[in-house]
Amino acid sequence: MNETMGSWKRSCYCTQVSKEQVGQEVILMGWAHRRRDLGSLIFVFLRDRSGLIQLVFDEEDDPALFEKAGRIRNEYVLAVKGKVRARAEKDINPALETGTIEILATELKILNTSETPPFPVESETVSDALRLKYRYLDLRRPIMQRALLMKNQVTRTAREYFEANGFLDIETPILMKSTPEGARDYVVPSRVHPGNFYALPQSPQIYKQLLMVSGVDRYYQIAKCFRDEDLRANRQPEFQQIDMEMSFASQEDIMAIHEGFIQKLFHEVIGCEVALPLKRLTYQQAMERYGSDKPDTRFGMEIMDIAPAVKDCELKVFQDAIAQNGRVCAINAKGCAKTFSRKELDALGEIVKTYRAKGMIWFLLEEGGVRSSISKFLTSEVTAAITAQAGMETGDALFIVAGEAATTYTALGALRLELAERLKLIPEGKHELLWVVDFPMFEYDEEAKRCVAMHHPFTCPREEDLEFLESDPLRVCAQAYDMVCDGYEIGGGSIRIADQELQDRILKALGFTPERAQASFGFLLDALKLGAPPHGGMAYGLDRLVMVLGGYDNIRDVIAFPKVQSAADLMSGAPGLLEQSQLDELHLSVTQLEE
RNA sequence: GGCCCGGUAGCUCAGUUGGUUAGAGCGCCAGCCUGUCACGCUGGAGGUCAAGGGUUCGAGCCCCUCCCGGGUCGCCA
Repeated sequence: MNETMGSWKRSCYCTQVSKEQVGQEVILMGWAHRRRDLGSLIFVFLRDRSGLIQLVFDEEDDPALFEKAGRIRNEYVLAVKGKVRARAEKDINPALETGTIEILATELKILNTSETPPFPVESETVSDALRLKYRYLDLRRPIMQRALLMKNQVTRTAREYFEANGFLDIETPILMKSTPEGARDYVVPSRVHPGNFYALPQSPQIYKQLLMVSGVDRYYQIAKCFRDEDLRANRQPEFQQIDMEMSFASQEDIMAIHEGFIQKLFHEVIGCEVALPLKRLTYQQAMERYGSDKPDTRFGMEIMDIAPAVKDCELKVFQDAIAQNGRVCAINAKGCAKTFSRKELDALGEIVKTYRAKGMIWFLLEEGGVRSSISKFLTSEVTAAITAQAGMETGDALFIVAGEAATTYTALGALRLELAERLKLIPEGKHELLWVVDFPMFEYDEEAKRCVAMHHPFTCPREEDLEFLESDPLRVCAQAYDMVCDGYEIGGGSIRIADQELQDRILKALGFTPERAQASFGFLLDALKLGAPPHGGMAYGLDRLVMVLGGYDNIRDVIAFPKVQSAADLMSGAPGLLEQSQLDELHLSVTQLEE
C-alpha cells in the first residue's frame, strides 16, 4: 500500500538545496533515479525536474528506516525528510550539481512504486520507437526536460517581446474552412451538417489578415497548425507557430521588429549575441551561392560557376548545359584531393543523383597532376582553365555538376552540406542568422501545368514587378522574406495584398476563376473591399526554432508528444478506428479496406 | 508513391561460409558488502531471432511477401 504525503510540504527542488543549508532539515519529493546498496549503507539519487541529489540511509542510525530504504527500486516515487550534510572532501562528486552535499534521511515515504521500467531513464541510446511508446518516461530524462524548458523560455520571451511592442494575443479558430492551395488539410466531419467538413488550420493566415481589417493593428499568437503531409526529421503534422501580423507597416518595418525579437531571443535563451542588422541574401543569390533557399552560412565552400572554363571542353554534358541555358557549377573542397576513396567519390555522386542531377564529376588537383573522372576529355588548356576559374591549389578536390540551372544548384547545395558534415566544417555551437529576400512570387508546377504561389496567394508582389504579372509572372518577385538559421528556415513572412483588385489579379494568375475564388476565399475578398489597411506579418516554426537553439537534430525531441514518420502516435495508438455508431452520427461510411 | 538503412534477451548490440545447446554488456532477481556515485563481488532467471511463406539434409544468416521504426526524394501555399 502506498503512503500519502500527509501534511508534508516539499521545501524545494533537489538542486535548490545548497551548501548554506547544511544542518537544516528539508523535505524533497521525486523519483528514485538510482540506488547503491552497500550492505548497511544505502545511497539513492533522488531526481526531480531540477536534477539529482544524493540521499543517504544508514543502518546504524535507524534500522527500520534502513529496511524501508532497501525496498526502493528505480523510479519509485519518494518523499524524504532529512538533514542537509556536507560531504567529506574525498566524497565530493564533481559531476553532480549537488555533489558537495547530501541528504541524511530521517524519514521516508514511498508514495508510489514502479515496475522495472522498459528502459533506464538515464539511457541515451534507447530506440526512438521505444522512447515514444513510453514518452512519459522518456520525458523524465534531463535532456528532454531541458527541451521543454527551452521551449517555454522561447514562448515566454516571444510573449514578453510582442506584448511590449503593443501586439495583442488573439485566438483564431481551430475548426475552419478547407481552402485550396497549400498543404493537405486535416479535416473534421460535421455532425450537424451532413457531408460537410471543417479543416484544421495550416496556419492562422487568413484570420490574422481579417484581424488587421478589424483594426487590431498588431496581433500575435502561439498558434497550433496542422498539415497532412509526410513527416521529416524537422517536420511534424501538428506544430506550433509564433505568429504575428501588423498594419501600416512596410517590409522593412516588420523585419526590424523581428531583428529585435531574434536578438533578444538568442540572448535570453542561449546567451548568444546576434549582431544587427542581419545579413541578407536575395533568393537568387542564395540559390546561386549555396544551392538552397535556406543556406547554411556557417561555413564557406560556396558554389561557383565554371562554365567559362569548360566552354571548349568536348564533354557533352558541359556543351548541352551551356547550349540549353543550364549551368556548369562546382564546389572546391580545399585540401581534400586525397580525402575520399573511389568508393566515397561514387557515394557523393549518388547524393547529387538523389536531387535529379545526372551525375557528379570529380577533379582532383594532386602534386603529380590532375586525376579526374573525365580525364580523357581534359586538354591541358581546359584543365588550366578549370583550375584557375575554381581558384584551386594543389591538394584541392573539385566537384562539378552540369545541367538545368535549378537542379544543378540544388544538387550542389545538398553535396555542400554532405561535405560539410563529413569534413566537420561546422563549428560546434556557432549560429548564423540571415534573411533571404526577394522570393519569386510564383513557381511553375509541372504537374498542374500552371503557376502556383511560392509563399501563399495573399502575398503582395513587389511594386516594380506588377507590370509583368500577366506577361511574365515567373519574373515577378514577392515582398516576402524568410529568416534562416544554420540551414533551417525558422520563420517567414510577407507583405499581404490589401487591395482587392490586385488580389483578383493574383488569383487569376494562379488559375482561379472568379467563381472559384469567391467560393474559396470570398470572405477574405469581401473584407478587402471594406477598408483593409496595408499589412504584413511573419510566423516562426516554434518547434524548429527550439530545435536549432537547443542543438537538437530531430524535431521530435522538442515536442512533448510527437508523432512518428507514419504520423501515428505510438503511445496512444492514434489514429484509430471509430465505432459504427460514431460513424453513423457523422454520416460517414468507410470503404472496406483491403485485407 | 520511389530510394536507402534497421528489427536477435527488458535495453544496447555481436552472431564467421548456412552446421552441435544463439552470446556479451547493462538492467532484473537472490546473497555478501559502511562512503558509493556507471559501487563492487558471487550466483540465477530471462529468447516466437518482428511476422508469414520458400530454398535446403539443415536458416538468426539466402530468396519472396508483409508489418514496424529511421533517413530521404516527391510532397510540405
